[in-house]
Amino acid sequence: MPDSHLDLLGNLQRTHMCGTLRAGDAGRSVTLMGWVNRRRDLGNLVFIDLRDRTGIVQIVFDKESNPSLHEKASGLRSEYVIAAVGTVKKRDTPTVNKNVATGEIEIIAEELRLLNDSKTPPFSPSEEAISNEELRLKYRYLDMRRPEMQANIELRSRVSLAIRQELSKRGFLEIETPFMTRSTPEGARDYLVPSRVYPGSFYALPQSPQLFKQILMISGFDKYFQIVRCFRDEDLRADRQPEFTQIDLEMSFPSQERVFEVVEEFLVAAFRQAGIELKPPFPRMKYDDAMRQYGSDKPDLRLPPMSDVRAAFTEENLNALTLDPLLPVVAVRIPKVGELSRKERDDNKQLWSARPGAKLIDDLKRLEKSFPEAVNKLRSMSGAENEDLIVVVGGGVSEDRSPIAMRKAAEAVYASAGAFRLALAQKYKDRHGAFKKTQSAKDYRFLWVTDFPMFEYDDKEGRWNAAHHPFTSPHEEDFGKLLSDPGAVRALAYDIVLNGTELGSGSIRIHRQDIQKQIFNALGLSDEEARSRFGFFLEALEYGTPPHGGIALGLDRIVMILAGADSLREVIPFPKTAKAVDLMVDAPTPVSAAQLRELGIAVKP
RNA sequence: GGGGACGUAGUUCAGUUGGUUAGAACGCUGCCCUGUCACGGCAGAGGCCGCGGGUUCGAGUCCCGUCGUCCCCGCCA
Repeated sequence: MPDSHLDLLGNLQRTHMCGTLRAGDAGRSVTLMGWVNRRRDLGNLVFIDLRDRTGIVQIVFDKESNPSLHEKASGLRSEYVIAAVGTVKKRDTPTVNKNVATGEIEIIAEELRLLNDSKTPPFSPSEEAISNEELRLKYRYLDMRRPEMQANIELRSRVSLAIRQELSKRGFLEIETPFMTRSTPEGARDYLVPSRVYPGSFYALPQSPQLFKQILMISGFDKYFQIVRCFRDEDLRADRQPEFTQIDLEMSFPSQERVFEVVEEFLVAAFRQAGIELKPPFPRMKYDDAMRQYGSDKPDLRLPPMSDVRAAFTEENLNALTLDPLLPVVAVRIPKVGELSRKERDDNKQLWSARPGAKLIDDLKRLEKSFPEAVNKLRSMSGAENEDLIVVVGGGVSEDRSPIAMRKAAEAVYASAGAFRLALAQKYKDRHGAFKKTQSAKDYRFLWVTDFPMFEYDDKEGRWNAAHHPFTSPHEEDFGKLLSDPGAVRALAYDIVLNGTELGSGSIRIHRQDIQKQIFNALGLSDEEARSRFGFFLEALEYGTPPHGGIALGLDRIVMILAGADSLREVIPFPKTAKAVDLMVDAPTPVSAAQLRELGIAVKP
């Protein structure tokens, strides 16, 4: 027998949503359904705040006018699910609540059905803040009843719809690609799925649909997109989950600029969902300039760039500072920091972490004592204001002055200075104010970073690796350097960056089999190895592959930024913890020996 | 793989130099209350101090280990 204290829904139909009722609805008869957010029991008068996805509305139960209904309402508790039939009444002026959207009205109850009760929840969805994430994730269904989470998930839905509409309008087809596919040994670690039919063989979950979307271009689908889950078995961060969603797209016959245009168009549509009107085109910056000016391939444009101030120093100055005159001397400028005590200046040095070769010199205030002339020149070169903190970074003298070593050392100077710039910027964010969250479009500093290097040298392995991925096309004029000078080959690869966060990454791909072969050779892959890893793809390239290119953007990160959240977990309904555990369903779990045996996987003794 | 922070009531937290019976607020239960909206008042229940070991006459507090959550580095073509 079912519980007798619960009422049946019967043929009762919901007529309105709680949060949508206004003074204009006064006199209307409504049927509402939702959760008891709060009960305020004044004895002979009971107020119930009823909550659904749209908000909260107050329902009044008066003992005098309906004793049995009032009695029933007194028995309601937090998170009970009810249906209430009643009449919307405009509140008397003194009882209006300006803090609630529906505060000008209330519902005079005529019927109440208790559809379900609830255990006392471990935390209340009506609470303002809940800090224990472990609990939130375990009881995710309660957490997601909170208005903040409801808003985030709704925003996510609207953003992805807007992007779909925009891309669809531009002639893109959304085409699905497999989740059970082939392991590719390059890149991130794969999540593997064992094959029962072929013991010892595994499918891999895709890190991205890269090769499939290229195959779709070969198939003539011309403009493809997919809002698609990707999987990477690497350690997590606040902005990294093992499964995440990408806005993945690919086009045939595009220029790099055409790809940028498409992305800018759908980002405008996406940001409009959060009330932000972006103004493309976004600025573009070459990778080399990004590294020199920001010491990063994802520059945060909200603060001024670094400047090379080597010319401010004489040869003697550099000797006195034991700096290599062939290496850059970089001034890092953080605006509006103001006067600092000696202790604060020392503390700042704690934030410095040098890559080999880079050397923190000091801040300007201190340099001034020993090198007054250099500092004078430097000030005018870097455009410094009085309140700005300026710190100077250079390259130490080392024995190995080969071109490769010098290039590495220069990179180290820029990269260390760039990291220091961000650390200082974070520390003094309350002073310069550039990192404040706001709703204005001008605070979203987008940037296209272009002309990435094609290859990166791996010291440990002693060989060249693809900086982006091995299907990225080099600049046509750099084709000749593929084998002679791989380090100088520029790729038609690009990133889109927002306020120092990488939102997406793409490239114009290789469509010619001969070039693809050369790239594999440059990467030290023999024809045989290339065949065994990517044979199906190399074969496909031989059947009339059009020039093509595309990009993939992280949807989770975009929504996180639009929601003003600090973690992807705030915008993913069912996220995983830092150790890749789902606390709600308790995954992963061991499986039975029988299951393992069936899959041909050895059982641990 | 490495570094850091945290773990005490359902929840958020306090807990002094190691010393009687481990506290507060919110929540919960009961009673009172007709205009509340974080309702209010009175009363009450509620604790493996994450877990294991050690030091000590005595451990929430000190030490070692372990587990969990979060942040960062490595890693993420």
